[in-house]
Amino acid sequence: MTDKQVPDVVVGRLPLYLRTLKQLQTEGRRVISSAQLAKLLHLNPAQIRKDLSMFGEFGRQGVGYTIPDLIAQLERILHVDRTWEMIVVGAGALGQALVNYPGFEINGFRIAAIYDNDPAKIGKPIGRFIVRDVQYMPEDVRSHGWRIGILAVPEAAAQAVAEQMVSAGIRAILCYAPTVLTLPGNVQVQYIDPIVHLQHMAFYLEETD
Amino acid sequence: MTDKQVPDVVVGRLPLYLRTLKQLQTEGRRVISSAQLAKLLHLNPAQIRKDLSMFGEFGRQGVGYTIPDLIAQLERILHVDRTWEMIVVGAGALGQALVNYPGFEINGFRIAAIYDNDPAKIGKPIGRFIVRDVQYMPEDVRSHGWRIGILAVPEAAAQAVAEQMVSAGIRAILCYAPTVLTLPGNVQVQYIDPIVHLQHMAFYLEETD
DNA sequence: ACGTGTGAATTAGTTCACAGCT
DNA sequence: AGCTGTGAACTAATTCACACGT
Repeated sequence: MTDKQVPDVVVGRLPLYLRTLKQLQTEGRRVISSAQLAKLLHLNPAQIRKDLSMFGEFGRQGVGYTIPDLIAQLERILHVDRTWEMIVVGAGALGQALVNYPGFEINGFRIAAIYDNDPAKIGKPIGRFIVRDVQYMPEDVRSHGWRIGILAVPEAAAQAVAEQMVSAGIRAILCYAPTVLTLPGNVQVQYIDPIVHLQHMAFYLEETD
Repeated sequence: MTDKQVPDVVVGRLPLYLRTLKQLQTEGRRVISSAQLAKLLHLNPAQIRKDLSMFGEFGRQGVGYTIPDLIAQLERILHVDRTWEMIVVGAGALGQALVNYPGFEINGFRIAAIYDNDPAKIGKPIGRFIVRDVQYMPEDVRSHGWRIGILAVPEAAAQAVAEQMVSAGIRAILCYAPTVLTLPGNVQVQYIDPIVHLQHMAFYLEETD
């Protein structure tokens, strides 16, 4: 009942639950039912209950879930009841926007360094950082024990940089390059490519205009 | 056999096929089998064949798929055999990075205008644009017949801005705000939230360190 | 009366395996 | 010999529906 083998699709929904619960908490709510949460997320209430039940019994019959308690449980389950330090590789427009995004710190992720291989960018200030030469990335990662990397380099460089990250100790990569990485099975990878989403939506758009 | 009712999960994979095929084309490849493509995407070959077979018979037995032909077919199916104009609402760090992202134009999407409600940003140049007051967004959308919007505003404003977009005629929204939008069923929405991906990966990270 | 937790039923998605064509 | 297209088999995910507790 604790955790035997949790489907990845379930893990993928937990951050959405957490995000919504935190939002409700800022609005002063203290209790919520699966039906109410489901409505906000456009999901089925049974799915939320079943997902949560894989990790324990967090609700009270006849009442619902106590929001602060459920937030604490989800943060524990997702290992975000701590702060994770991350590196960013690629100091282009995207890398700069990432460094200035306040959402990371609020949610337990903290950018610790940013790298590039372009001499024109190395040494320049971005946010609270100085861009470092990517050649120092592996030793920095090793010495600090960093585990999470954000890949914001061009597609052509993505696979090689990812491999360097992994051999230095990175175990989770958020990849903004428009490509599929091939890495060892013990490395987590998630992708963000706006083109993929836009083309997905375009399928459903009328060809009018 | 043409298209009866295509599962959304299949539509979601087509952009990945297209992206990979375009990459192969730049490398000079002209033919590819489902097995080879599957390897690049870490998918099952039968899945690729079945996905494609929902839209027609594009391969040749004993040979595989002709890359330029399959690209053309996928672009037609996804309605990206044309250029879609898009608006961006929100001229913060993210909005600026989006405006300067060259990937949109390469793939048939073109930013046509950027809006904000902050007097400090309105009138300022970003890339090839001048930031316009968001109050003009609805009439611009209507007069140009724009259908796609990118939402790059804070979470607190997202729902209200999305509703304004929709009532002006926007039918597809790429939402970077960390929230779930509630909109009419005929409006497509896709979400990009790096925190969700990071928390998803953190689940699998060892709690060491 | 309300809402959880969960087996059972249902629906959806994936993979197998092979006929048939090049 | 090689590879597609696809019905059949299999696996996974979702939703139902209700016993049980507040």
